[in-house]
Amino acid sequence: MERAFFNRLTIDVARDLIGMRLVRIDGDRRISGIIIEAEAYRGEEDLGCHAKAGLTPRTRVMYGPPGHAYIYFTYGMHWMLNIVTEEEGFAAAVLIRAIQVVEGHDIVAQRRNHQPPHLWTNGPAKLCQALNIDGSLNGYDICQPEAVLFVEGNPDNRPILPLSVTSTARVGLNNVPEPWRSIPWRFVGAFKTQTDTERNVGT
DNA sequence: AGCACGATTAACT
DNA sequence: GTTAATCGTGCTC
Repeated sequence: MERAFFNRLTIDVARDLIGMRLVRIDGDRRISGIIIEAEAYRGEEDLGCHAKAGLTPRTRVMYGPPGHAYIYFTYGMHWMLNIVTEEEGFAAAVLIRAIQVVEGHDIVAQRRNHQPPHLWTNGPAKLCQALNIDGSLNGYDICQPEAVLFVEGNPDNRPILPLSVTSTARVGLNNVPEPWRSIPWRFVGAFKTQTDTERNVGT
């Protein structure tokens, strides 16, 4: 996706990412998956967003130009992938929470310790482990030519259209005050069965 | 300098 | 349903 796609209202970007493909070039291997869950985090006023602390070393990337990866470390062991949105100077990003793997099943199974496929990438830290994404990619420009991490449309340059996209409160914000705790900025896509999705996506 | 907690996960009972 | 793992970050003293 070009940078203009991310230089829009974060809520719209989060919703529109559902059905698009997240791609990781890991050495000579290509790993990808359809984005099925994402959350919007928007501005210093959003008390669920890290930018509530203002401009710090950690939040610096979120204040930068759209289309870069904001990757942070939490719980002493997990990496999380976000994509920076909106104009430079305004801190906002979309957290990628779940994908459905369509390329690189073998290496994903390996990286996810041979767990069953439905547990491979159904969480923000899980998909980072599956796609070999960590802090070394923080600030990475996912809109650059020859990027090793990027978002693309599917074969007809459109998202795999979800049967529906539902919005709910964001996950894991139990200590965040209202209205931010309940604001419906989490988007989850419902798709056809895995087999149908894979047939539609092609290889 | 010290501390509480986290946009989570996996392994328990 | 409950809890340990494990450490960077931001806040308080």
